[in-house]
Amino acid sequence: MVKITDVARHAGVSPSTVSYALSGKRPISEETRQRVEASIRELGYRPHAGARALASSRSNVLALVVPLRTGIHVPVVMQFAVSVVTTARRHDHDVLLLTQEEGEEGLRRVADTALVDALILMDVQLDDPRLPLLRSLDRPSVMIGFPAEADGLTCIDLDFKAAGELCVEHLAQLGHRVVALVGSPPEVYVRQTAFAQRVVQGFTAATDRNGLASTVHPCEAAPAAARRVAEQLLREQPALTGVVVHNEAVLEPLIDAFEQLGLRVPGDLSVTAICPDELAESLRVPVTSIALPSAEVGERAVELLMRKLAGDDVPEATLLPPRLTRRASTAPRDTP
Amino acid sequence: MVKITDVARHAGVSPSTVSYALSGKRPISEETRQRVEASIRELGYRPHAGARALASSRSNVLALVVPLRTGIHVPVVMQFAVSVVTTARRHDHDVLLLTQEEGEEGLRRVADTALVDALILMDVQLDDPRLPLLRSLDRPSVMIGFPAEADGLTCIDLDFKAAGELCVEHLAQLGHRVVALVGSPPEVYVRQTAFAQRVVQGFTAATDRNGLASTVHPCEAAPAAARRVAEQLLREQPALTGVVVHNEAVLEPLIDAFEQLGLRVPGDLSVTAICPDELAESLRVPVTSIALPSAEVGERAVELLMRKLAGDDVPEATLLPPRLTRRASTAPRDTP
DNA sequence: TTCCCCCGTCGAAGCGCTTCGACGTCACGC
DNA sequence: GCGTGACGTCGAAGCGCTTCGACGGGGGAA
Repeated sequence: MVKITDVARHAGVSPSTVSYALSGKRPISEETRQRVEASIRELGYRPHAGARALASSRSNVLALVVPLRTGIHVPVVMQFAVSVVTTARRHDHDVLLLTQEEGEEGLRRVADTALVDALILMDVQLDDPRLPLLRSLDRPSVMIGFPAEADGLTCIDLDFKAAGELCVEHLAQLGHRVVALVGSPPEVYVRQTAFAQRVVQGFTAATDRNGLASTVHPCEAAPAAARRVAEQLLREQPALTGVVVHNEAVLEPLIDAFEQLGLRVPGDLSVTAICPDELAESLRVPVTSIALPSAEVGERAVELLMRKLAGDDVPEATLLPPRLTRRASTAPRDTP
Repeated sequence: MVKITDVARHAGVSPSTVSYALSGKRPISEETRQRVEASIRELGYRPHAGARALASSRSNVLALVVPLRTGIHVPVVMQFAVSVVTTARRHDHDVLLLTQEEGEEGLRRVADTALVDALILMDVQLDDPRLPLLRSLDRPSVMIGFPAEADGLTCIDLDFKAAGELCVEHLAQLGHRVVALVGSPPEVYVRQTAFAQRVVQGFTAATDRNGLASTVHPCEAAPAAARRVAEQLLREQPALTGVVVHNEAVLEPLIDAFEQLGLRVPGDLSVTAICPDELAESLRVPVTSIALPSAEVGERAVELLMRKLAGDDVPEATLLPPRLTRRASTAPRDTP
């Protein structure tokens, strides 16, 4: 193994000069740097990661904790992970993969052994048990999603309120005047994360602002429930022409139910959803939708961490603007 | 930060004794060990990963290289990654996530900087450009899949030949006498990996052994091609009652085509496939299938690496036995 | 009893790097 | 002409751990 002293000898300088030439932490004459770099190339020198970590107390590794829970959309997780790795590499960092399964002990382990410099957590719950731990660790972290109480921590996620609003604005612009929101199962509004409520807030704010008639319906994650909600909707709002769905599990059954009830999508009814693109695209009628921008979330999460590692202050909350993709399920209202 | 000297002082022993108590590399009296362990708990000691890596030239980290190519089934990759992490943890190792994108340079980097002790590569191609590199690295590796020439390297994968045989045996046991294999697109038999050919070998061996009439049809990954193959099949083998499909993309269209041609599955035609369980389960008629056992592959890959790290010899090739899951698409032949 | 060896422990020497203080040199301002 | 920095470089001191050789003491064999 070729080490820094070999390079130093070969270039006719001291080891510290090689180190400074590499890190740029002290001025080095252009000529010396050239010589050092040539020696490095010629000898094929690679600094030993462990030695570097020991001496500098920086491992240049980030921990990424991925969820295992069922009900998490796998491609989204994967896309996110890839974007974290790619962005981390741009900042000369590597990524250590941890599973949720290891729990708090795993986080403490990689942090306390100085295996990693910082942590990224996915799938954060409202009352996530890891919050106190994160606060007590001596390394920075970023969470994907918003817990109930995030004081002193850094969070990032899609701006779900804006997403709710954007869906409504889209329908309003198409001329729809009577709309409904089909939301998550009731229990989601309690447990898990705050995002469900925020969609409702956005939805309501936008319908008010646009003077639309509207209702909100939580819906169980079962086809039968979808059918029931569809019937109820048509009974209560016979003039309904626009629906926003924030519930991946019932999107397809709901559309089926509407069509069985004699409404064509988008002819009689426009549907927009907040769900992964994959789902929206795969349906018989591709659905106009807003997706969680996983690649962007990953990238931004890493960048937040880098700033924290550099000692900069970062905002506690980062909300990513929603982007709506128009597909076949929305159309201008057939003005009579 | 509490370090090994703190523990040593607290326990009234020397640092080396603490180290040996932890690693077990030298005998330590039961009593001393107890005392050391108590001190460790009391002080909350965690060995510094970098220091450990530097002194022992073992980082206890494995690299996992995941593919990004489209056409790779994401849930399978994810399942595999999770199983690698879980198994690695059981052996006191962590997992560094790399993307294929970083290429050979990435592999060389993590190996040469001693960031990782060993590597696992997914999605290995027949003529994979990384093969020479792997041979030249001073750390062990395991590949998922078989390249054309794997001398001196370690590979693991599903036993595709046995999978082909198992599908046929299943059909034969159900009384089917005339069967066909619908395989991958023609180009797959050339490029990529050897697994496509091996399925054919297994299929043929088993039909011969059982005295079945059979044909083999490569098939493009397009619904229209599926339709064409279905028609051709019925024309050439009017008595056909069993089909093995090794082509994820056309499984669904193929079944649709058969049904449109008047054959009911499984009433008139039994279908078995080699494909991810997710796909097999999601079809209108859930398909009897053999899946790539990703969790098992991941586990076994890590265990192979551990043995190599321990200096043991391991077989160059490991073939995992296929497991067939019966679903609704196969039934006994309607003996007239 | 003597010799030998094994058990349990210690001390010291690194592992390969970063970083701090120091030092010589040169350019500049007064 | 001299003080003053800034620049460029060096040497040495660790970073926290593992590991090797050594050593004292006790037990078994001869």
